This record gives sequence, C-alpha cells and structure tokens, in this order.
Amino acid sequence: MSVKLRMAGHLIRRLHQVSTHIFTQRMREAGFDLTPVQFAALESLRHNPGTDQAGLAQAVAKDRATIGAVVDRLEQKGLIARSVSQRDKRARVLALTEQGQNTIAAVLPVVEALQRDMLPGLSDAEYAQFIALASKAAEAAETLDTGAG
Amino acid sequence: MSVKLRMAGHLIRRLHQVSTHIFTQRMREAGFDLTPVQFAALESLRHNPGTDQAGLAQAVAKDRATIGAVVDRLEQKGLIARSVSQRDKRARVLALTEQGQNTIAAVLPVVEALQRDMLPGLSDAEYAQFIALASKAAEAAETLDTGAG
DNA sequence: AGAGAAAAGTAAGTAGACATATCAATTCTG
DNA sequence: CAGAATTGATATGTCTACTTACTTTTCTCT
Repeated sequence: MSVKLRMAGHLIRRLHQVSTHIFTQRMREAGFDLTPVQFAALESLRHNPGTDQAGLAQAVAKDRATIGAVVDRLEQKGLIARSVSQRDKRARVLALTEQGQNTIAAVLPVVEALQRDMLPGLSDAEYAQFIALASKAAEAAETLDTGAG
Repeated sequence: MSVKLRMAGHLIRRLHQVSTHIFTQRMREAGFDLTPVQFAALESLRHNPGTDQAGLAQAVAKDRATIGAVVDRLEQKGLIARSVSQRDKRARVLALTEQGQNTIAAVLPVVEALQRDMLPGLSDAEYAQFIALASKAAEAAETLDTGAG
C-alpha cells in the first residue's frame, strides 16, 4: 500500500475531486450550469434570504473574497439580486431572484440524487457511517475554528 | 439538521478545506513552503524517479495541465529537475534534486504527524474506519474512471 | 513506408480558495 | 463625542483544477 493511500489528506483531496466531477457532470446532463459552490450559495440563500456576503461566506464556510466572486457570477446569471443594505452601507444584501428560486427548485432533486454516487463502492450502511464520521469531524473542526473565516 | 450537513459533497468539501488549511499551517510553522499537491508530487517522485509529467499526473490523480504548473513551481524552487526524454522527445523526465530529496526527508515526519489532526473529534477507531471507507470509495471511483485523467 | 490515431506537453480560459492589503462604514471605548 | 478597533466588501496575487485547443512526436495499422 502506497503512502498516499494511508494519508487522510490525499484521500480527502481525491474524494473532493470525484464529488466535484460527478456534480458538474450530472448538472450539465440535467441542463444546468451550476458549480457545487454556486449551488451551496443558492441553497443557503433559499433558507436565509437577506443575508449579506459575509453571512453567506460563513454559511457555506468560505472566505469573503471567494464568495464575492461567486456572487458576481450568480448575479450575472440572474439568479440572485444584490443591493446595498440600508442599515449598513458596507453590506450587500442578497436574495434569490424568481429565476434563482426556480433554478434551485429544479436542481435540488438532481443534487439529492447524486449524493450517493459521490461515494461509490460503499454499501448503504457504509455510506451512512461515512456521513456520520465526516459530520462529526467537520463539526469538531468548526469548533476548533479551523478553516475559512 | 440543515441540508448541507446531510450532503456528502458539502461534507467532503469542508473536510478538504480543513485538511488543506492544517497542512499549510503546519508546514509554514515547520519552516517549509510546500502545498499539499507539491508534497504529493515530491513524494511520488521519491518512489518513482524518472517518470514523465503524464505519469506523475496519473500518480497523484491530477490532469496534465495542472501537473505542468505544479512542476513549474517545484522546478523553480530547485526541488526537481526536468529534462527531455531521450526515447520520447515529447516527454519530460522528472527527478528530485538533492535539495528535493533533503526537503522531502525533512518534511515527511511533519506530514505524517498532521494526518491525524485533519479529522479532529474522531477516536482512533473512528479515524481508522474513516480511512478505510475513504480508501474503498476512492478506489471504487478509480475503477469507475471518475475523476482526473 | 505512409496515413491516421494517439499521446506528451503547453496555452488560454474559467472557477474556486485563500492571504493580504485597502477603503469605507460602523461600532466600541475612553 | 472623538479616536480606535472592527467589519463588509473589493483588489491583487498565488495556487489548484479542469476543459478545450494546439503542436510535436510517437505509435499503429494497412
């Protein structure tokens, strides 16, 4: 067994790559042009309309600069609206447009359906276990303040 | 429980982020300037000197274009040597320089030591289980030809 | 041997990801 | 209330990552 197959970091990078690949592929097949992060942003705004970019960044665990660029593209696609906040002129209030709402509604089942395929070769029990372990680790990391801020 | 916490893709992205963050941080603390992928490339070349860029790309599961850029930077840092292959003038033969060998030797224990911290909040048994499940999924994905080629 | 397919590397373009610095606005503190 | 610290957003730079297109070289098959 090579070194890389023992390395948590390498395995995680590999899984990340696979999941991104599957996401992009299925999305294109379904006739949509959304990246994983763009989807995450839309999904987050669906539940929390009216947040600003910093809030969105925190919600999807990315930094402000990254989310700024993501928001630019989503705005250009007409999926979200960006406006200056009244109470804080620094902040940009975000919300889904009608087209954005339609898109997320249409796309959600596709995304739910592909989750399972991101971890091929695992039984249902193993899949559930993986999700449980990953959740536990991710939450612990969040507590340790490790990651994007 | 929010949607994103059920989503395999989101969890994997989050773990990827945490692992990259820890890697970069510890590396810098140890006085080195190596990214995860640069490390993976060096580690691969240590075991397989004389491969070309396409071979390296396959070994670390990235595409040729990405590895080309990574190799550029490693060459500039003086860690690897790149030369035109005699038997195939298209190919670039790669090998660690002496500095590259010293670097990977010095860095390996640091990297081994931080693997565990990439998955915080997991017991030793859970960590082992995660590695096993991730390996299984990654290998299955490889078989399905999903990912970079 | 010669034509066509395949492969190695590179270039250009897009997107994510983050650090750092900067600017403007807001909040905290003395 | 004035100055300081903080925060929201953006700009810049670096690195990863992949696609598509292109050149050069090699391989294959007739």
